[in-house]
Amino acid sequence: MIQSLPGFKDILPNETRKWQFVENICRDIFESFAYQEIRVPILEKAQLFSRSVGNDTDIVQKEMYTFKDKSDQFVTLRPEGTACVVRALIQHHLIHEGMHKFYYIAPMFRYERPQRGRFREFHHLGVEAFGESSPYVDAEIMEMNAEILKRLNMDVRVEINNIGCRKCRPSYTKVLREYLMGKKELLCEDCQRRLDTNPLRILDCKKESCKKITAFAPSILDYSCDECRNHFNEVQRLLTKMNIDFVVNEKIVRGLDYYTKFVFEVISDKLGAQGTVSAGGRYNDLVEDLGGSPTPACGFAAGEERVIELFDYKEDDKFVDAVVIPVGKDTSDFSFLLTGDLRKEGFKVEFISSGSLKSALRKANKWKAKWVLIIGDEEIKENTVSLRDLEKSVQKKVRVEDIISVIRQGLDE
RNA sequence: GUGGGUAUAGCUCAGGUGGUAGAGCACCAGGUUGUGGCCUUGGUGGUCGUGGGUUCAAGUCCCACUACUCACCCCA
Repeated sequence: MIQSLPGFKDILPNETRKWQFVENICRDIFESFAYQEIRVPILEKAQLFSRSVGNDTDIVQKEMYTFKDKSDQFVTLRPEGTACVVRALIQHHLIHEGMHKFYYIAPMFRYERPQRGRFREFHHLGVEAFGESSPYVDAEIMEMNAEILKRLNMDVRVEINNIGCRKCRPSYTKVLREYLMGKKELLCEDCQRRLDTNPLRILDCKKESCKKITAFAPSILDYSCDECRNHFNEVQRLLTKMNIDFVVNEKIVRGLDYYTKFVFEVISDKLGAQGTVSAGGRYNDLVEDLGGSPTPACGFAAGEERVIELFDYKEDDKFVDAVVIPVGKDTSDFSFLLTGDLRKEGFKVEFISSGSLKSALRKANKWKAKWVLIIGDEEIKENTVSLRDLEKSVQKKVRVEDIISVIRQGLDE
C-alpha cells in the first residue's frame, strides 16, 4: 500500500466542514479589518528564507524542504508566509498600488519530526500589515486575534513582550551574554552553544536548570530604547482599553530573526507540548532587508490544525437533502432527469441507479437525507412521485409538478 | 537528529506459561417479490506491520527493519 508521507495528512470529508467553518470565520474577521486576500507561490528561491527568517535559525538550518530544481537552482517549499508576502509586496510595488494589508490561508512546510500539533505540512491563517509604525496596528493585530478566539470560543492566554530593535537589542544581548558567561557551566549543552549563536534563545529554554539561571537574568525591558519602550507601553495601554487580557512575558523570543519591538504568543494548555496557537509581532526592518524601501510592518499567523483541535464544533454535516430511487424497469431515465431538476432548484440530491429499494433506503438513512423520492411504474403512469419524509416517516404521492413546492413546505402527518 | 510507547478484520480492541485466530461496531443479504432507523437470522472480511531466527509447532519467544504515535530540539 502506498501511503501518504510522514507528517502529511489527508483532510477527509468528515473534517473539511470544520475547516471551512474556521476559514470562513477568519476570512470574515480579516476582511472586516480591511485586509485583502493574497495568494503567493508555495515554492520560492531558497535564499528568500535564509535572508528573512535568519540563516542561523533552526527553521533554515534543519527544517526546510530545500532541493535543486532542474536548472540547478535551490528552491524551498515555504516554511512560513511572511517572507513570501514581503517578496510579493516589493516585486509588485503593492504599496504604491494602494494595497498594504493582506491575509492568507495557506499550507506551509517544515521538515520536522511530526508529533501532536505539529506536521510537515500545516496551514497558516496569517495577516501582514505594511507601512504603518504606529502601535494602533499592533493593537489591531491583537484585536483580530481576540476576535478569532472569541468567535471560536477558545480557552487560551495571551503573552506579549518587547524584544527591542536594532538600536537597543545589541546592547541587551551583550549584557545578557556577560551575565550568562559567568554561569556557563550551569547551563545545558544546547544553551552553552547558544551563548555564541543566539543568547536570547536561552531565555526560552525549558530545562529547569536553565530556567533557574535565567530567572534572575537582566530583563530586556530594562534595556530597550525610549522608542521601543514607548511603543510597548502604548500597545499595552490599547490592549487594556480593548479589554484584551494579557501578561507580559519577558522570556518570549521568537524563532525567527526578523521580529522587532512587539511580539506575542497565544497559548493553550490543552494541546500537549505544542501549545502555541497563534503568534506574531512587528518586523520593521524586513522589507528593507529584502531589498524594498524601508517599510514598517506587523503581522501574525495562527496554526489552523491547532485552532481546529481546540474549538468545539457542533453542527451536523448533511451533504444530501434528497435521494431519488427508481423502482422497476423504464423508470430510471425519468428519475435521473428529475434528479437534475431538483439540483437546479438548489437541493443536494443523490440518484441511486442500482440495488434493491431496501438497500437504497438504507443508504438514504445512513446519509441522513430528509427526503426520498420513490418512482415506480405506477407513479410514472399517474405522473406522480412517492415522496417520503425519512425524519417523520410520512409518505404521500405527489404530482410531479408539485414536488418542489411540497418539499419546500414539508409533508403533513 | 535523539529517546519512550504501539503495531491482530474497515474501526475499537480481546487473545496467562508457544498448539495454524475472536468480540463489539461497521459492511452485505434474508426475515417484507415496492419501503429506512429498532429487532432478528445469516454472510463477506485477517499471509496476526515486514523479514529473518529458535522450535515438531510462533499472534505468542529472540533479532533486525518499517510504519504510526508521544516527547526532546524547535515551532503555528
